[in-house]
Amino acid sequence: MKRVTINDVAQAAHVSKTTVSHYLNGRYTAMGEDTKKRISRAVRDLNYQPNVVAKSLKDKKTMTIGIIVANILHSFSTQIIRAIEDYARRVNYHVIVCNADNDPHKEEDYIRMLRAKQIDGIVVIPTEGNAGLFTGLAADGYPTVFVDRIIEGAPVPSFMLDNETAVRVAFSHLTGKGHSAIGFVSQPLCGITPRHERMDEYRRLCGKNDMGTFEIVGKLDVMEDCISRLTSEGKLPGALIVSNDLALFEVLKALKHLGLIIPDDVSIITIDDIGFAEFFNPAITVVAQPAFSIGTEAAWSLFDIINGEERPVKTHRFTPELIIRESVKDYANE
Amino acid sequence: MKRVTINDVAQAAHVSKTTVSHYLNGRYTAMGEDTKKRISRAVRDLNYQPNVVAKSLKDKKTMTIGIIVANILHSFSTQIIRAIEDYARRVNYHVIVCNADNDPHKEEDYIRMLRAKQIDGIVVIPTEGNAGLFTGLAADGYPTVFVDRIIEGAPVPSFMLDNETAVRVAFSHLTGKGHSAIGFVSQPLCGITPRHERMDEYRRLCGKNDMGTFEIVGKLDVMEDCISRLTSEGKLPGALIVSNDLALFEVLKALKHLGLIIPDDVSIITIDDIGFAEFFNPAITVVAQPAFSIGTEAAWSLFDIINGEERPVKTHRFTPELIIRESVKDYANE
DNA sequence: TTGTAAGCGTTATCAC
DNA sequence: GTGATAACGCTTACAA
Repeated sequence: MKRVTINDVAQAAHVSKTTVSHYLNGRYTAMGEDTKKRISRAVRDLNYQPNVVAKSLKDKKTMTIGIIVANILHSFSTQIIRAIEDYARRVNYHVIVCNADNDPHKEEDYIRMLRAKQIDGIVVIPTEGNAGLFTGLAADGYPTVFVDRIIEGAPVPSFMLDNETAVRVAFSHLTGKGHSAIGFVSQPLCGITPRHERMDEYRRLCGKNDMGTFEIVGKLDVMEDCISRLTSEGKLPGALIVSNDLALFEVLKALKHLGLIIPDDVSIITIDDIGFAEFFNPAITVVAQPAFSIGTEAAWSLFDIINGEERPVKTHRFTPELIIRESVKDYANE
Repeated sequence: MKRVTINDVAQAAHVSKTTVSHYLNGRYTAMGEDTKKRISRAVRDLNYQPNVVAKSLKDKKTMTIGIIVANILHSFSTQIIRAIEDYARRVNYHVIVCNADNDPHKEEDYIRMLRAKQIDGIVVIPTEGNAGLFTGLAADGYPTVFVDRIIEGAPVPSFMLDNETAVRVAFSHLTGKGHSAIGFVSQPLCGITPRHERMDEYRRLCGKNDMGTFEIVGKLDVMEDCISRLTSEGKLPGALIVSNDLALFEVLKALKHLGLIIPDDVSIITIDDIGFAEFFNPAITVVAQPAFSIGTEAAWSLFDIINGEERPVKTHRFTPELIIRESVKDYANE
């Protein structure tokens, strides 16, 4: 696979490489018709493709951005990636996808490599535990935006769901249907923004409504056991707000194995829409987040920053949407 | 964001950049202790990060591969991406993810750009209609591997499910349970390898078993209508082999809206495992493909090729696995 | 043990 | 109108 360079073209067309470069970049201000023809022929004949690496070195721009997600298999991440890739393509950029697996060490590694590769900017779903790293990036003026999470003290714009509203909407929907025992299912908070915000709002609402809180918190692999135990003790609340899709999977598994019926035995409402919610039996009522818009806005902002426009360092909140289906029992109008 | 180069380090350490380069690359064969100290200090003080673009230009290697998928949102693609990213990380590579949307034009575009960026190799789920492009890549010796699909005439190694066996396993499972009216649901074949192979095998099996074929073929957005119509005409077969997860979504939607019960009204078996199959009501019986292994093997092969090892241009088939759950009615042992 | 200089493929500056 | 030449940041013969 020998590569043909601008020099080869120049030789073949009997001109200097400068001229070829001019031609290729449309610097046409009166170039000999004949010269143009010869160059154009040479380019065709040799099947010349410019070497972008060389151009990048010169331009100090790679036309590539990075995206570091917490977990590629999470459908939210996939949608974000999709939105960003779409946007990037439109402005002739490429996207390097990195999977940090919620591991701050991997994350740091990736960021270092991405910068070493002169990647023009990054979108990150940040892990906890790298605050210093991110303030460093910000201090260096390295174009960065966050999605879904926020890191205290790091002056980086952030794009995420309005989690409080999301929980409030779910909660009201439940109370509106006459539910008074409402549990909350979440993965361990671990300083992760959406988990915290959702849990906090849940607690606040319970307090405000004079209801006790019922928190089912655990890693995904123990969540099912947890729910089984609660059930056998007869303690499972009549309604559950599930904090995200991954947790929902576990809840659904548990309920199926326990033979519990939704919504007769327990009502379910979850934050995050998932593909199958619509045709599940029963269809799952959901507070959806506009993942695609979040990704698009984040990309938009990142490219603005890359292009040197001033962008305020603020947190952009996106409005959730309640999609009522069949998984919440109506006790109010019976 | 002013960047510090090897020159800055050299100056700060009062040595030449050659020495710094030697130091950085472990060319230690007796370097003055004092020199090392000074360089190491300078690197720290200036927070020097090597510029990989410059190195790439010299090395003619970018330590980056590309992956072009047909549709990022398809769970198979996601798993392939995940597997490849995992592998790449282990060998210090990055992965550029491109979404061709089943559009040959986009695909060509991406390939051109990836090559221009001197990306070291690509994994592709190829669209139909770019055969020439791919034979060109092969002729140029550009490291390429295919996943899931195959392009006639393009000498490129390919990694995919053993589709015939998959359909055979599904079919036998159904006949074993006493089913004699078996339909096949698929998106339009469009020259796409797995769709063709699956359909062909289905037809062959019907013939061999003296059964009529019943093909439900249509784009995703009309599939639901199609099934409704069939049902109202009383023509829906008692069992359906669904060709992939996307089609399954439509089938499940249709059945739900029609109020048909699985497996009492219709039995379902699908090719491709999907996350929710396990806890769906009823749980879906499935012929799973080892997407992760497929991705890993493809990556392995690609890196071998990149590293100049001889790899035969052959099609690697992966064995499907039948996972029996609850969506197939047993008429045989009643 | 360390330094000089050429080269990777472009583009930009400034002559001719 | 076209062409030397330098520069981008790094590696690597080859010299010293």
